[in-house]
This record gives sequence, structure tokens and C-alpha cells, in this order.
Amino acid sequence: MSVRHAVLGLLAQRPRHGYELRAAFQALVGGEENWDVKPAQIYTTLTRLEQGGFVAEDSVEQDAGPEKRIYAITLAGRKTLNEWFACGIEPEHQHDEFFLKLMIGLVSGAADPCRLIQTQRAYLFQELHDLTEQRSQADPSRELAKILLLDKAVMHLEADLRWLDMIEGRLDDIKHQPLPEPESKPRGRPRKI
Amino acid sequence: MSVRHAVLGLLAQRPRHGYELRAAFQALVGGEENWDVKPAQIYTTLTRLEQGGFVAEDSVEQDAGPEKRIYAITLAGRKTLNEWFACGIEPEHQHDEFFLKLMIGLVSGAADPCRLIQTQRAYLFQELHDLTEQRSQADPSRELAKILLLDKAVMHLEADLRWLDMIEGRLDDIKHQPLPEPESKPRGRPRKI
DNA sequence: GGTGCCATGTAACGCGTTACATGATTAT
DNA sequence: ATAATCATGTAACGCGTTACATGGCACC
Repeated sequence: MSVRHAVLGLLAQRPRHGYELRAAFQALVGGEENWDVKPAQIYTTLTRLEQGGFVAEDSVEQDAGPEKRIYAITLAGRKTLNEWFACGIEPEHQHDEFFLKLMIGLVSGAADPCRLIQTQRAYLFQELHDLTEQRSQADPSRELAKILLLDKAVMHLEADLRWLDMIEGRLDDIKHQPLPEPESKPRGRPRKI
Repeated sequence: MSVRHAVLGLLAQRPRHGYELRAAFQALVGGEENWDVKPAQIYTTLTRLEQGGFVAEDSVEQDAGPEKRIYAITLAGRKTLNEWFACGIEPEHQHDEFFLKLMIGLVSGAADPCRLIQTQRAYLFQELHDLTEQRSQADPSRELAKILLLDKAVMHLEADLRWLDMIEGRLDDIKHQPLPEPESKPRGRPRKI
């Protein structure tokens, strides 16, 4: 959902071809370690945007080197882009995979909840350590994007760790909560028994 | 990536059919407002798991009502599940859509950065308000899962708001950062001009 | 007889990924 | 010559979504 709009935005700045779009995108987000967009995604996105009428093929340059298909944004594309600018972006979905794992471990009896929490905490600490290290080595004058993204990641990691502590404190409540295991009620009298 | 493992875990507890899996999943995560898994995903996931040899069709019950295809986990499935339990779950990727939007707004000149920040902040505040409201109305004895997930969401929202403030403080740095707009260097002498 | 739940799917699409393939130019 | 970079794609898959379709049974 985001690469689509980024492509529109870059084409709003000026018409470009696929390879150039990819380079510009990577430059904007501060390198491929922050957000690596694969060429295939750029080209398929361009195709879809063209089919939807949001961009149009402007021209094909063949003055030197390989051919370049140059795309430009359309009016419909600008409209879509402005809508993107006008509305807020919802923070990533509430789907929490760790919580799911914890619950699955509980009901299946195949994993020890305390162990799961320990493992996750160790993982997050390691992650936090790595990011803090990267953060301290980043150059504020050239890698501003990277630094900001690292700061965000660190803040979220700290939140996750605090949350893990909360969960650990409530583990007993979670364990003894009435898990509605629905008795899969097949209605009707059994047939042919 | 998570539903797959959840299905394995639920089948590790006992063999089940698709409809039952969906109900059990929804019960675990505390209702569809937390994580709504569509029937289609359950069935396609089951098909893929079966093709991969992680689950197998156990039997088809037809004692009463509609037929039920009952699946059971295999040894390979248990192995995969234990691997899931053994390793940590990485916090959602660093892809930040708002930061991307800000940068796109800057280079395209199609949006005012301050405005973008204001919009996003307003959106996050609204979200925070809604979640806090929900949190205060939740019943701790029955909706523990929902409460924990709400707490996590609130903590992350607060982190996002603090991060927004950071970005606002650095806006000038971001604006005046050397944006490497690569002069798209077509090599070779122009042909046929 | 209608509504609604139980239970099963298929089809098509969007987004993202990996892997593969082609070909031209430039620098060594 | 060959390796790197420029530039374009296709094919197939995984995950998730919406929409559509079918049919039995229960309850009123």
C-alpha cells in the first residue's frame, strides 16, 4: 500500500522510468537496510498503476544505452496522492504474533509460557542492543533518515519489553482465564450409528 | 506467517475441522475485533499445510449435519511448530509509512510537511482516545486478552506520538539534508540526434 | 416458509518475495 | 574478455482480502 503511493509521489515530482524510481525510493528511505524495494515490485506496481489509469507511459527513450520506459502521473494519480497526503496513517495492525504464540502454547500444552516469555525477552534485548549500537555509529549529517528510523525502532522495542513484563506479571490470570473451548455442537440426532 | 502456526498449534491440541479452527482462533485472540480471520484464509492455509505435509486429513465426519473434514497434525508439523516456539518473533518491520509520506511530500513539493505532521498527530491522538476509552470499559475478568492488546497498542501509540515530536523538532534538518537526487546518468554518446 | 447458523469451498485480486532471463554499455 | 552497472521484465509462490456459491439443519 505504501510503495504504490511512493511511486505516485516520485512521478509527481517528474516523469521517470522504473530503475530510476527504485533508486530514488532507496535514497529517500536512507538505503536498502531501511527498506529494500525489489525491482520486480517497482515494475509490477507500475503495471498496476497504469492499468488503473493512475500513471501513463510518457515516452520511450532510446537515445543511448538500453531503452527506458518513462512514466508520468495522471490527474487520477494526483487525486489519489492528495488523498494519501490528506489522511492519517494507521499504526501497524494490532495483530500481535507473540501473544498468539503464548496462547497457542498454553492451549496446546506444547510449550512452557515462562520459557516463551524468556525467549522473546532475550530476542528483544539482543535486537535493542544491535540497534543502539547502530544508532551510536550513525553519522547525523548524512544518515538522518536512518537515525530517525532507528530511534523509532528503539522506542518501540522498549515498549515491547515493558509490555512483556506486564504479561509476565499477569501470567497466572491468563492461565486461569476461562478459555471458551466450544464443545463443537453438532446438532441433530446422529444418523446411522 | 502467524495463522499458519496457529492452525498447527490448534491441531496439535486435537484434530479439528476448518470451521472449528476458526472459532478456536477467534476465541484465543479475544474476538474478531482483535484479529478477524476470514474462513477463506483458514481453508487455503489448511490446503497449503496439507500440500506441505504438515497436516493430514484425518477423517470425514458425517454423523449429523453437514460433512466435516477433520485434519490432524503430522510429525513434520510438530517439528515446525516447535521451531516456532523456540525462536523469538521479530517486532514488525521498520518500514515506516508516515516517514515515507513525509519524504515524498518534501521531494514532490505536493504537501506541506508541517501539515502532514499535524494530520498524523491528530489521527494518533484520536486513536489513543478511542483505545483508552475501550480500555476503561473492558471487563478484566473476561476480556483479559483484549485488555493486554489494548495496553500494547496504547504504549505504541504513545511512542509514535513522542517520535512525531522528535521529527517535528528535526524538520529543518530533514529539509536541508543533502537529498541525493541522482542525475540519472545515461552513459554513452547519444545516438541519432 | 424464512432466517440464521454450521460448514464447505472457489475465484480473483493486491502486495510482496525469490528466482530467473535478457540485453546493452562501461570500466578494467 | 569479463565484470559491474544500467534497465527491463516474467513466473511462481505466500499471505491476506473480498466476493461469490453451495447446502444442511434448527428454530420460530
